Amino acid sequence: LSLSLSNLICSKSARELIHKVDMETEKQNAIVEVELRRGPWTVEEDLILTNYISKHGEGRWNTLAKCAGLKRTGKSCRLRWLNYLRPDVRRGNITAEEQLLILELHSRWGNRWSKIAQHLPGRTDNEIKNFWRTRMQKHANQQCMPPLLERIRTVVDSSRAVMGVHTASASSSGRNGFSSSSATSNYDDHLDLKDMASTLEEEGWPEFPAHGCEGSMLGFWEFSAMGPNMYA
DNA sequence: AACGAGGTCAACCGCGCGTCG
DNA sequence: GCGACGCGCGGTTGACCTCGT
Repeated sequence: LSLSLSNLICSKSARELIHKVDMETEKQNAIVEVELRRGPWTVEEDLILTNYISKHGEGRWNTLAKCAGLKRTGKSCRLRWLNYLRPDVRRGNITAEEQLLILELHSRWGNRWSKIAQHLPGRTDNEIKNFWRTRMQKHANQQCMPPLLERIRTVVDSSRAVMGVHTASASSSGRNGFSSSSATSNYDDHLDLKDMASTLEEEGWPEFPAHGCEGSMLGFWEFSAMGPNMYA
């Protein structure tokens, strides 16, 4: 079989055929590249996508892109919809409570942005990821973070205890000491972040006088860290 | 006013996983 | 079992914006 195959490939007509197929493939690829749009979305494209999804629903993104007449990949359409056009997307600054929650969840899960985003209604994983990279990672301060995270864990655990959620012995602990039982998951869905934030603020954590950090609550969070592994 | 540095964020890319024929 | 396809995720890029000099 291999002998006859090599004979075929070596023959003149076979080489011509292969060349012809290659040329055709290149031509097709070139057409696709010319037709597919990239980069920022226009208002018209946004309208087309929004209208199409409102009529037909989302999913099957590649088919959707073709049927809607958008010269975009399915991936691009999905991203645009999920991160920007979806009606329940929240825009604007990340609040102090949200920052606190991101900090706490990141200490538990690391860079699991989509998982973290599930706990911040209206926020996308992309937004949280960008927030972390630009506002937190940049100002990483290894001196400040470990004691703060330790305090957050204490506050969370004491709140859990008040609610009758057992964490220490009954459930398995994550790499940062947070439990992962179903009971705590239920609790986590109802974390009172305002209470937690005010508790920490009352304790003077935002100023961090003893650790050399300065600034307001918002400013403080900018001293946050790279991730759980940094101070593990 | 002009310019460069740094920050922000929308969009892209590559990879892995699940599903289906 | 296998390949094609769709989808979701995390990492990265690059255009645009802001601010300081």
